[in-house]
Amino acid sequence: MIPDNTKCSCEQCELKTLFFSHVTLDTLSDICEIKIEKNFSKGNIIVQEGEPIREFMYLKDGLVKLSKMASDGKDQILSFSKPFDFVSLFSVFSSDTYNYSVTAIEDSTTCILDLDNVKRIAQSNAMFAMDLMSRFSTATDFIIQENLDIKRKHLRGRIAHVLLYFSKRIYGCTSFELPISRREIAEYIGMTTENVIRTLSEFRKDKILKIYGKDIAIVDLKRLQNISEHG
Amino acid sequence: MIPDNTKCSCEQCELKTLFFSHVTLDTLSDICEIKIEKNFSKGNIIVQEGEPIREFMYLKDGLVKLSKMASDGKDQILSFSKPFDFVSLFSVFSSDTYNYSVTAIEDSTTCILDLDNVKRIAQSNAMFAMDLMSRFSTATDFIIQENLDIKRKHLRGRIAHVLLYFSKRIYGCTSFELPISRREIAEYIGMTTENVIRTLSEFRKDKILKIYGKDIAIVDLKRLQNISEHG
DNA sequence: AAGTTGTTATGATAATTATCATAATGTAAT
DNA sequence: ATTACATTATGATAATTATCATAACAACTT
Repeated sequence: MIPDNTKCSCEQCELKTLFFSHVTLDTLSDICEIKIEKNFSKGNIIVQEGEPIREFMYLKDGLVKLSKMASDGKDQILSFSKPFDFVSLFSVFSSDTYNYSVTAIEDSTTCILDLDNVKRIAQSNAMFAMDLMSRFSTATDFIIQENLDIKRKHLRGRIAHVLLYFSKRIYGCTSFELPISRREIAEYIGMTTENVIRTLSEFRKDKILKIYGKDIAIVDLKRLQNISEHG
Repeated sequence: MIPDNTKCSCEQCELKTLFFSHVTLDTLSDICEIKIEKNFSKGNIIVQEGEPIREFMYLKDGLVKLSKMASDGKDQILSFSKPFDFVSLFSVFSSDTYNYSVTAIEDSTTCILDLDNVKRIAQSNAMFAMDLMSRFSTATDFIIQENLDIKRKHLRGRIAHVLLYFSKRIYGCTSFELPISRREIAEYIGMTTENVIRTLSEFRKDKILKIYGKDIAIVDLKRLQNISEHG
């Protein structure tokens, strides 16, 4: 972890309009005065499940995974979040401890606000509260939808789905460096690590992908989409 | 469907304190004046996915399922909701159409408010908005958690899980009438109808359950809990 | 009463996926 | 450089789950 109280200018913050469009400039500067930016290197834990929630946190840069440890000690990955998605999203308004862990899977920067402060603003500024609710609803809806989608697919379809997710939603490119290990893919889509590796190898042999370690290039996009949908 | 503009007294409504504890009595009577109660018999559709959201609806009595049709035409069940959970919960603040269908699986009563009205109140009354957010967050968190839990289990564990869910969370009793068919159980936990039936038969042969059609009695609770957790 | 339809039920078989074993490669620490 | 450890990789086998076939039964229609 690289805690770092870097100064950043809220005037130029691209997240401002998204989160605080219904907050006055005065209120905004109140919030920003006490904000803290923290950097996390790839692999470091940002929040740990079970910890008390004291902060209101969002992701400014990077990529994170949300996960939870099952009673058998195995991790399950819920979803991935990129900037403009919240980090301390879920539990904040319904629990006083984090239900999930958040881990940086790329070097990430979070902006941390005082939770009581944010709650106070939400309580007095209903438009802001509605904005939060709307973003919250969109994010959780996506997770639920994604889980349903993965659930109905076989191994090949699941792997195709994940690759298309990173390609389209995260990187916007058919070539990318996979930010997670094969084991983490398995933890996300509910299959064994061996079968993730095997299926990726199959896709390579079928000339759907080119693979060099974590570097992936989707060669036959149509076929991959077809496998994701019907394979 | 049995639409029915029954008069009900909001003064006595047990949901009032839950939903509207931060709303003035004047506002409350404004809301209640234009409320509509509707009854739905078991099996009837309350809202259909894709339809525009015009109403703010909550479940006053009964039991419903939330489902979505996959691209292959098969239904998937997201979750079940009982009173005190919202019905038109999810999509309301993030979408203008329903993402999921809601169907009565027991005779149910919904109370319907004008959506714009509710939104207006939420925008001007931040405590109310926060209440909504908190309930929303709790409900979605439960769905996500439940899906994770089911995902990591085998068939027997999943069936045990569902039976314990209905026993503990819905009926509060080890004997109950299953409100859904074997096929619907399959749609909820992601397995085939045949295997649901087979697994229930196994539990009967193992003297864990007594089964007469949809009437279920859990005979060996400890064993069922053990199967749910480790089986 | 006969027919249609959907649910529950069970068995045989095929397909899918997990487990176990082994090894090559890569990465970090000493 | 060497050890230690995790990741990637592949094959053989076992376990799990789905598919297909068939049938009993109930609910409902005609």
